[in-house]
Amino acid sequence: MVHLPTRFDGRRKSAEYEAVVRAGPHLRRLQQAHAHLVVTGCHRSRALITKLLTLSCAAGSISYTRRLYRSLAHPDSFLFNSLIKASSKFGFSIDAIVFYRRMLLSRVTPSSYTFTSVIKACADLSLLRVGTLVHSHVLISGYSSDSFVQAALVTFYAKSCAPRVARKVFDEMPQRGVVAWNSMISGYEQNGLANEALAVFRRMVESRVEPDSTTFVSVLSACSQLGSLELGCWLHECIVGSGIHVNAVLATSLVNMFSRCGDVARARAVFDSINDGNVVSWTAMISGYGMHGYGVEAMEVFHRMKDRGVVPNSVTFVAVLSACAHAGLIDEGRLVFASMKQEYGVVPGVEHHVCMVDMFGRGGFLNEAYQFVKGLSSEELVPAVWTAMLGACKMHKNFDLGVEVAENLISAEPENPGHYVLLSNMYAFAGRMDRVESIRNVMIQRGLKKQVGFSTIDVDNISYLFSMADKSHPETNEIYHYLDELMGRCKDAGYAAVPELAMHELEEEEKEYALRYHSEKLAVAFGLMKTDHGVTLRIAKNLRICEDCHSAIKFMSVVTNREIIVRDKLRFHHFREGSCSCLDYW
DNA sequence: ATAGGGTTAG
Repeated sequence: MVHLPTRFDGRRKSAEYEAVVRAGPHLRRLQQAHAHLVVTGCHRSRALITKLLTLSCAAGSISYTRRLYRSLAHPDSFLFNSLIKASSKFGFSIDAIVFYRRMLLSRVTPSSYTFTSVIKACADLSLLRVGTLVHSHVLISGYSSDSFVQAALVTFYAKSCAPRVARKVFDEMPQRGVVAWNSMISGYEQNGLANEALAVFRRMVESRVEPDSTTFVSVLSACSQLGSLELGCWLHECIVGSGIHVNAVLATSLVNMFSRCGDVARARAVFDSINDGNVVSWTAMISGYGMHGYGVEAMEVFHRMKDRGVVPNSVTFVAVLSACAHAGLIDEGRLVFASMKQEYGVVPGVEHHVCMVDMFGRGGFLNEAYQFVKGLSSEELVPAVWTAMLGACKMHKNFDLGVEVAENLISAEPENPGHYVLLSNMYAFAGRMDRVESIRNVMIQRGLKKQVGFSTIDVDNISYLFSMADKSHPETNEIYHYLDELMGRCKDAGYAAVPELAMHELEEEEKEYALRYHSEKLAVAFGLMKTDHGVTLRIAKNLRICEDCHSAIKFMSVVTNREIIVRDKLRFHHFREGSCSCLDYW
């Protein structure tokens, strides 16, 4: 047989290529392969350099990638696309944008592939201005009707907190595949626009586009935001009925949805059906138990997770410590915090510190909470830690320390209305109504407003929203009348209004009225009126439940013999027979 | 010769 030189040459190059591929995404092995290419004289091969570039990016070494790039005289469009794609894919978003700029400066024409990658980089960095500029390049280059570029733009605008622009791009798409719908749904969901996300989902179904597991992951998140169990159960049925394979990601979304909608037993049932659970699924279950105050169950799952060889990470420890805090498991929490550092090498962050302060505070160890705070370095003493400390002071009615902490917090974050409200509450406790008044004036001067609280409840698949002293509901008179009558029965049973939040609302004349008609009370009254005896009420509130409402609902659960579940900003309260699952620490 | 796209969980 005759071996022609060209053929021989081709085979030799292929062997070099194989050597680079074999090195894989490992920096040292890639450098060895590179050195070998230099020795054999193949280092000028574009194909090999391109492969080396993407692999070094995958190996996490952007500096080596840059060196390879600089070694090239005239990079072509292939090389730029590979560079931009790889750097954006592996998290080097800024480099992706820098390479894109170099591409333009080198007068190399970008393609739709270039745009999808560079737009993703802008999305990951939420760079609205840069991304908008790239969008203009898209329009000039004539790629504005490319469906991949459009879907990338939808995601980009959504991640840059511009969901309305995202919607505009979405609406202008001539045809929308499942990914485009998913981009829009997740875009709304991530901006906290749960109802909008669900509306797009319904339109997607009407348009006869089959939702896939990604669709449901986003829709379930939207449902979790709303806290609507009825909606969640319907979605669960949709998933089962559609025959979609419930992978670990989707199952974890279901666990999260059921937990956040108040049905932790169903969350557990889904969790038990997961075969290929990873650290995220386990963490979701732990956090689900934690927010319901089931600390023992959370610890049990945590230990089983470790027995199965799943390694907990930083997020897992936040879930575990928070579960300990909400269940009063101080000793367990201490051990977990120590093992987190020693056994797992997880460096405690702000969230872990907040959990610890919270845990000591709730558990009645105010002094220990303060010692913990004082043991932190100055860089670790961020406002969130002080806020937790302030919450502990409030709980234990420690006026002096609380005022000191609150004043520091206000000087650190003068625009956060929550700090003023807490300080005001401290003064109200101490009977210093003059100080309460002056804080109120400062808030008015600085144009600060308390967040508006609202509560939702579902009755017969319809979600009803109540805000404080709300009168928009058509049956307002009946609801208020029922609530007054109910509060009368509670008083007979021993309820006394908790004067805590004398300053809960800024409008003086509405104080007492406001307290009597807080949104959660209205929602409970409405639910009691509209549902049969034996039906558990589920209410979701956007802020923390107030002390007076907490006390009132405990009495309501007795006098009406009902189970009432309230989700507030941080956790669940299960009211039954006059007591609450939070044991009055929240 | 070289790569190949947009969406998803705690």
